[in-house]
Amino acid sequence: MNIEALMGGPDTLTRLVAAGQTLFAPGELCSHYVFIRHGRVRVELLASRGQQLVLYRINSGESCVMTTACLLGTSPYFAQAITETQVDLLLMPVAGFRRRLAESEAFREFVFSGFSERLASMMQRTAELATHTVDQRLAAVLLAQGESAADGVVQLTHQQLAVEAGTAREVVSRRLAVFESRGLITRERGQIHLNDKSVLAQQLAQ
Amino acid sequence: MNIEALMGGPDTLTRLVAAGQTLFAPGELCSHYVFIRHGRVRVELLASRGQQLVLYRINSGESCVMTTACLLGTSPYFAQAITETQVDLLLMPVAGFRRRLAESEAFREFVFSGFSERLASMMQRTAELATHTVDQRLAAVLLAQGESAADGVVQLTHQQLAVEAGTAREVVSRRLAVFESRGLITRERGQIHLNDKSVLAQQLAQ
DNA sequence: AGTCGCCAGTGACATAGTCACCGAGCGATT
DNA sequence: AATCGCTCGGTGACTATGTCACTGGCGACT
Repeated sequence: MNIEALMGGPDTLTRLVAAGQTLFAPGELCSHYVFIRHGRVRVELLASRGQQLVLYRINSGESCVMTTACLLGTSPYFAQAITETQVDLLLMPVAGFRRRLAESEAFREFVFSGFSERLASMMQRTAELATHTVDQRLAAVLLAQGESAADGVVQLTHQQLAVEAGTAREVVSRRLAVFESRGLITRERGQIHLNDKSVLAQQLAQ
Repeated sequence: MNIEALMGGPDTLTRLVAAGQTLFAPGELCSHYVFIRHGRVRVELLASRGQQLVLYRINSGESCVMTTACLLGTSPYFAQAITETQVDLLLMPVAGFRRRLAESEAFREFVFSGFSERLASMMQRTAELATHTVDQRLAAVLLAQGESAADGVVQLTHQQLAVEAGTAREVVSRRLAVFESRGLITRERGQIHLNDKSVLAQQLAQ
């Protein structure tokens, strides 16, 4: 099933956006359905004092659920989206979006399943933040990042880790110091070596 | 538009459930689409040590989005649903649910808009928990409950307030004591009188 | 009256977040 | 290489919040 084929048409626009750009910001009204053909986008909350919290990410072949929800509910965005890589995206006007929903079974299926997954992941994220300790969340972030990086080296600053784990930079610094004193990791400027992934994984369980 | 008419059919079942019953619990697999004809249901997380956190409520004429998400994604429930009143509900097997999705524009619209609203409210709930202080959340709960009760009397125990505000009972007790010392409320066993709603509302802003 | 369960209050402590500040590392420029 | 400006990370002090253990009050029921 080629989802991209369903997206195309005379009414859709394509855009190429560089990394580090803001796709939408809180308060903006949403006018188009957004589909990411290639690249990665981070959607995060912006709190009053400038704190950030990563809600979720959009990867190649996915659409932005917050956009869909805002489109259907005609409410403004309340988070911001930042491109993490160069992003090749597709914009579809509301009218075209609604028409495709009505006409195409496959398109409906695509939008529905996106909703389901995101809703479930949002609830789980809420649950994690509410019930897991900082150590647990931090360990989870390190392990997740360590997966993608081949040699178990996480290339993130403490600030970036804090945003991922939903805490403050100082707290990350302090907890990482404890992790290192236990031999789980080795700290370096801008990167962290995972020495003992299994013990780090146990950190999650307890 | 009569949504209820769309729900009915030879394959659907109706149930009458008393207040205080568990509709579903974490880990259970979800076999039917659920529509609440009348009554109110609370959906809440259950953390490891027994802490609870209210995710959202389902009112008359709404369906349970977690059920829909679990149905479409075939993942088990990870929260529990409790009836807060007597509930008159309707159960629809997956097959019938999928058939209606394909056939009925109105049914699709209903399911979609439910998804949108819930997704938005879940994200806002996450945002609140992550960025608002306990005082702010507690004041918000008190004001919201004070709206429905005519005379500004909130008929909830500290434990119930804690679950609503996403904190612990002891914390609620202590913060309420402070609220009372400022003259905002008057405490009584099982109920709280709101003396000064405007100042309580300011609590939210700062 | 006795007992049971829920409700609320409290001290002590643990965990986490905030604020203010410092110094090290790094790149660009001169 | 010296300086500047910036990001990154470390730290002390303090506040806010959560947890644990225990207490007494109250009402329902027997």
